[in-house]
Amino acid sequence: MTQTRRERLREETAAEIKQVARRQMAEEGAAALSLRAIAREMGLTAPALYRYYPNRDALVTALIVEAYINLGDAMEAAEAKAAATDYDGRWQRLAIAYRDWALAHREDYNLIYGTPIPGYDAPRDQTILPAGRILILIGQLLGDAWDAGRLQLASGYGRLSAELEQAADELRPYLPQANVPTAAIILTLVLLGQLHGLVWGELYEHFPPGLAESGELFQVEIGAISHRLGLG
Amino acid sequence: MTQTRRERLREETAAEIKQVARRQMAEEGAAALSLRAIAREMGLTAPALYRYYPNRDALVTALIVEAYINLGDAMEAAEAKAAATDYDGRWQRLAIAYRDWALAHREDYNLIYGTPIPGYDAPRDQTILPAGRILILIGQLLGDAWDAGRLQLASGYGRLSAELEQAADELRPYLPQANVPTAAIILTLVLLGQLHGLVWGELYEHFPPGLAESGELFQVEIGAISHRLGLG
DNA sequence: TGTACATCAGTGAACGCGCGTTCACTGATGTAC
DNA sequence: TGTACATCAGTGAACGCGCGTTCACTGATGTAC
Repeated sequence: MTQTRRERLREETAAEIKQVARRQMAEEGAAALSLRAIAREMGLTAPALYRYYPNRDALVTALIVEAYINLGDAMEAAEAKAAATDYDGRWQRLAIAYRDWALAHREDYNLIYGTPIPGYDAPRDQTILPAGRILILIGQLLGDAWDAGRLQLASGYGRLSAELEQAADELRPYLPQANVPTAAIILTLVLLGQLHGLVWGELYEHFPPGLAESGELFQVEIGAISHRLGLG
Repeated sequence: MTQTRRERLREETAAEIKQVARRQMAEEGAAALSLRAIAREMGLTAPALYRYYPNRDALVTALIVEAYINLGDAMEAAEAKAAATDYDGRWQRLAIAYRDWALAHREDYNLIYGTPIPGYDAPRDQTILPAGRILILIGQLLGDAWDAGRLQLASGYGRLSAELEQAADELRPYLPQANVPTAAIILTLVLLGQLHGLVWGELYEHFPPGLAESGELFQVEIGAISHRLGLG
């Protein structure tokens, strides 16, 4: 269990590589991530990095996984500050933590939720769990609210085709709660899409400058969502 | 007005460059766009392209502007198939045209609504008009519905801070209608964000595979939106 | 209608750049007896 | 406690690649008289 000195140094270097990569992404964008540039900044030669990551894609994957974990941690920590039965409070905290994290870690956000890096294929087996956790946080909240009779589903959600019902049903084994209605599974995805849409508009300036920065637009909309779901 | 033969050929070549660029974007991603590769595919040498575009960024800008115009055209044409007073029909057609266009032109969609290409700065003076047209299409519809007394704004939208009211008010001169309530301006942005969020989830596989492809999820949600806005 | 000249699309060579990855190696750190 | 050996982080040179952009040029197309 006790690490040798070598093991410790090794882990520190691997972490430093990720940290420098993150810094460079912030400057040049995720797509411009370059092993040589990272090595240069660290005072190493490029081949030295191959001791830590077998190739560039492996480093990108490590960064993606870590970003999802950090986002999930931030959301979970924020949600925990609300009482378990305060569904409106949990939703708002989750949503705000999502936005705050995106603004504070723009390039990490790009990396996980932006356009995929050209020539890089995310290995789903490594990313699906940390990525799914974000959905599960939202889904869990909706499930809890449903159990407590505090979730109103929009009318259209009651008339899903058999095909869509079945496709959504297949996700059930991956959910912490099995008793949630299918419509709530669909709603989970829609809510993630709405959170992303709001952050996207602000982050990439598809909303006119000066409108979204204060956070009030986001706040108003997640309040409206909470209200129409009956969480409040 | 009559074009000389030379002028005609010139325009055709300029258009062919854009077309080949689009094809290559579809294969390699927008960030990988390369003048040399385009020239190669056209059977030209790379410097020849400089007769048509002063540099790579100018070509990218031309592609972006054209993409916005095409999306706007597609949405406008779809909307026109509904009666002017059928606000629900206009909204649904706008939304569906948006999704259809995104699916049919994935890399164009990436280009305008995805993560910005590293090292490329969109010249706002050239992109703002065609980009704004998408917002104006949605805004116009909301304005028309409002005038007809067929738009319900969510409760939270009635209590905007003076700062947000003012920021939204400043957009008014750019809108075709001046009489729309400020909350409807905010709502326009939110709706664009929701459309993007839904398409994003499907296109970049942030929704589990098999769920969104049929379009039913999208359809259900835009129906729900229409319903709660009172357009139906 | 024919000739002299201007325009301009496209060429080919070159510049300087950065990239990911491999390979045989050095030299310091750690381990076994 | 000291010596022999194994491990392994990091080096430096090299590979082959593609990129955007410049420059002086050729040769075909168009224009003026």
